Formats: sequence, C-alpha cells, structure tokens
Amino acid sequence: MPELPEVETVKNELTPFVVGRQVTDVVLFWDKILRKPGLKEFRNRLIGQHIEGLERRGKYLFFRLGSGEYLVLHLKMSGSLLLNNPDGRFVRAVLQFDGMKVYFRDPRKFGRIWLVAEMDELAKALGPEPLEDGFTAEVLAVRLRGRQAPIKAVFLDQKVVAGIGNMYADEILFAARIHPLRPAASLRREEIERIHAAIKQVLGAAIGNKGASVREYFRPGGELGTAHFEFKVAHQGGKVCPGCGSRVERITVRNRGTYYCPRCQPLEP
DNA sequence: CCCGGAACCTGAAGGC
DNA sequence: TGCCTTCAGGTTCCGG
Repeated sequence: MPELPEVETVKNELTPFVVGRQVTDVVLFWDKILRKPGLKEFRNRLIGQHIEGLERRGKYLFFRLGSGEYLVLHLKMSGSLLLNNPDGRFVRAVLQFDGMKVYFRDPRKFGRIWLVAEMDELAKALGPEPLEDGFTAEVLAVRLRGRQAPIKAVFLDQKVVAGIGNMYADEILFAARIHPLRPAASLRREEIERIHAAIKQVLGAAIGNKGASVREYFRPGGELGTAHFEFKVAHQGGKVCPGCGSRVERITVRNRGTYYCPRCQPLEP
C-alpha cells in the first residue's frame, strides 16, 4: 500500500533513470487510468517533452516537464512503477522514454494519471508535508482543532496531514501511545506533541527502510521495501505487542482495518 | 464544513 | 478440487 514513504522511495529510485530523458510514447491499456485531459490532448502535450525532475506531494508523484507542466501519477493502493516487468501482468500503462520504459503495474486498477499545468491543481487541497520543518506540533494542533471524529479517521483525511495512510496511521498512534478511537479534539497538548514526534520518527524510519511491502508494493527495480519488518502493530493482529506482551487487537475504524495494543494505547488514561 | 458509509477494483484467502 | 463469499484500501462521492 503506497503511502508517503513508499512514494518517496519510488521518487528517489526513479529519479536517476528518468531525469533528462525524453518521452517518446505513452501506451494505456486501461482507459480509465487517465483522469485529465483526454487521451489525444494528453499525448500531444506529453510526447516529446523532457523530464526535468521528480517531486512528491502527499502520495502524488509529479514529473516536471520541460514545458513547466506536470505528469502526475497516483499509485493508490496497489500501484508500482517498474523499470522491468518480464511477465507483463497487471500493466495498465507504459511510459516510453528514449532508451528505457517505465511500467505502471496496478492489479486493482485504482491508480490514476493526470497532466496538469500547475501542481496546485492536485496538491492545493492537501495538508502540510509532515517531514518538512514547517510541520510543527502547533501546526498539527491547529489541524486537529474542532475534529470530533476518531484520530485514526482524521489521519486518513489528506487535508489534515498529507501522505499518511492506513498502516502508518496505526504505527504512529502506537508510537505515541494513543488509542485510535480517541476523538481528535479531545487530545491534550502533550499528546499532540507525542503524535507529532511519532509522525516524524515513523515516516522517517520507513523511508530509511525504502517503504513497506505489505501487499502490492515494489520498488522500481522490483525489490521489496523492509519497513514492514519493523511494524509493531500494523497488520500484526493477534501477535504479541513488543511494548507490553499483550495481544495486538484489530478493530474497524471508518471501514479500515485498525491495529493497536489495548494496554499500551488505553482509551481512558 | 464535518462525518460516515458506499463505490471503485480484482487477487487472495477462507469456508464448505 | 472447486465454487462462493469476504477482505483489502486511497480517494471521491453522496446523504445526513
């Protein structure tokens, strides 16, 4: 499940292969993958352009083009960008460059592609980047203000903080010792500071591990990430909590599987 | 605006 | 063995 650390890894590892290259063709095998503009205009505006750089915002990956426009990809829950794809299974699009190809593999068909003039067309609604210096505990506190929904549900809202998804939300709340069902607005200042520190620590460590390959995530070279080997609670239902030895529980929050330790993360203090 | 639930997808896993 | 059901989840949409 690509979240911020996975998309950051894809950006880092794809950059040396595509920056400076020219787009020679683009082939789509599933038409709904292209959100904007129409296919004909998309091809006209994209083919022939050079890639000047890659940027990530939240879970979106932006390819900055020579014209100043952006080719944008979102991997959603099962997408990968691969430099090779020998068996060709689940390939929904191929970006062809002078001398190499990038395969957009996406079994679930949730991934999407755009071509936009400004990053803000897609990034404007996103909350702050959690790993930038400007993301302070105070910024987080303001974003949580007035939100009565469970903190886990609020974390999945990309307008609050960009890039956190289901599995890292669980890891962050465990690291901060906060129960996922705590109403966001009920969190005390000290608890928000713990969550803020946990966001930086958990996401930073996951990037260092090149992301987590829980299900359908591959790095561009086909390798897996290793961040999931360090998961304390995410997808660890029934296993022993490394903090206290009791069992990790699974509940559903906003229709998402949510893992936590009832002893380390009590609802009532 | 906020909140929660359904929809979009299809492979994998579990039940019988 | 094989059919059927359920589950997984990022984002968007819709109703309250």
